[in-house]
Amino acid sequence: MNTRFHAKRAGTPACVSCSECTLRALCLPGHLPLAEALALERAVERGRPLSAGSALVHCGAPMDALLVVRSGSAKSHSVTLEGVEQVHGFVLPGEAVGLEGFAAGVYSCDVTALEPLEYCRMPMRGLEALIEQLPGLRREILRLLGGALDESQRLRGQLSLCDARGRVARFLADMSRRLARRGLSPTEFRLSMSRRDIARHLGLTLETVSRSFGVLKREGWLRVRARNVTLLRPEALAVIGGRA
Amino acid sequence: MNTRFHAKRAGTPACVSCSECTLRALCLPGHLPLAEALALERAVERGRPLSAGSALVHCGAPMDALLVVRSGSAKSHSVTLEGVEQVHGFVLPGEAVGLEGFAAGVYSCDVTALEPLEYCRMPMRGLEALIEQLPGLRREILRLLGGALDESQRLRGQLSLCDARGRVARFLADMSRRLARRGLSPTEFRLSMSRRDIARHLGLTLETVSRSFGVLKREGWLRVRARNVTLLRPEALAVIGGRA
DNA sequence: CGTTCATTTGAGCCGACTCAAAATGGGTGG
DNA sequence: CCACCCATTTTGAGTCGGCTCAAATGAACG
Repeated sequence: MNTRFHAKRAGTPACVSCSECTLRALCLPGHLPLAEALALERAVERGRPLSAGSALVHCGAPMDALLVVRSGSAKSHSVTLEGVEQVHGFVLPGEAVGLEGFAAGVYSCDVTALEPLEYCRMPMRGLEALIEQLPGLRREILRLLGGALDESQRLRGQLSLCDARGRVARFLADMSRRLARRGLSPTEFRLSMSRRDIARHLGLTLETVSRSFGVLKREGWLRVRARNVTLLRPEALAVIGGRA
Repeated sequence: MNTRFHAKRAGTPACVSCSECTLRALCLPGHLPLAEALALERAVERGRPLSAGSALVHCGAPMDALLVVRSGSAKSHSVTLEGVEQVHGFVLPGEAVGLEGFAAGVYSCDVTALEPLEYCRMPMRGLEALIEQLPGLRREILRLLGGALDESQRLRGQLSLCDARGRVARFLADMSRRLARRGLSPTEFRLSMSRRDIARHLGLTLETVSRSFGVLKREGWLRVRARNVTLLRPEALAVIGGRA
């Protein structure tokens, strides 16, 4: 799998403190007062780098740490009783992984690297103690969870209200926005996930996703060549799409 | 609007402590050690009863309290930029309201009573202090949020994987399960929401929902007369449905 | 350079949507 | 208690978008 796109980010040296991390503003410490950020930093471990296709967390495994992706990207997914994969979402650098685990202390989905990936771990034991001591961290964790919930609900609404073309358009607009927050180009990027992953995230078939890319291209919204995308009018992209 | 169904529950006298509340086991205190439950109880206020159609919380209003429905039911919904309503979910007695508000300290959806409704309030100020002091409550709040997130993601998957008949079937199975937890009949109940609300929750049109009820009835899964439903094989209902 | 997997493109079908009309039922006032 | 009225729900007919199955093209990697 091609990693050139995220390589700029991944090139961080092995040992980096949170305060020096390029992701600081996006990660937990970015919203904390300095004293709290330093305390949190002492509880953070560095996970060993993973290759594409390996798992950050397994469904059913005890949630022993809160993970944040440092470089690379991942998909959060699960398998229904009938054996069909559903993709809950994609994780970009600075984003937390497996928050649903708070429900039962056990991860309820798999998270799999889509390309070579690095991450940080905050072991739950230490984290719980810190949550008790640091009001800012407490608020931040709740903010994180509330945000994930809100986003999930909102996305669900969009899925029912949009036709295929609109879903793909919004998906791309969302990626663009999130990449921009990380200082990467919002208009030109490489998707790390397959059409099949996108399809299973958007509730479509991969053929329909592919066709939608084609339609958007023909309509002049973007250029596509395989996984490389160039958005031509990213602002407008977020508001197109069938029924809503 | 007919309230007979929930009236059994609603008949609680005006002043009830958490420890005496029939919902105790379903509500926050049910999962807390006794000492913590008592501390929490002192922070709980009783909201004044609402009539059908009035709002528990308004989208955009500051989240000044955590609300739990005590009797009756509500729908959590929002309106897209295009003016289309999307129904995020339905709230039953013992369930918390507006958890997405933790994201920004502001409610991001409306919650509207579907029938006469009573609720409890835990003002945020006091709650935050308690969260600091009570480890059990801390864990419980995280559990609540994680559970809501997990459920939302799982539901989204089901919506894309199921055909209309399956979505309605799972919706009914879910209601049945939740009613059973409250000690009510899992097989015979009255839906407090309209077909339109159900449709907007499941990403369908109200005509399709109505037709799906018809199909399920004809297939012998249930009896329906208007909003009154009798499930004939509730266990099996959860696993039927088109693509998954 | 060849193999393998991902993606694109095509043809035909089915289910959910739209528009429209009839029927049911809950609530109100005589 | 009954009759009426309104909103909700049901039912019908026709269309269209996304799915399925199938084949061709393109990209990545050894």
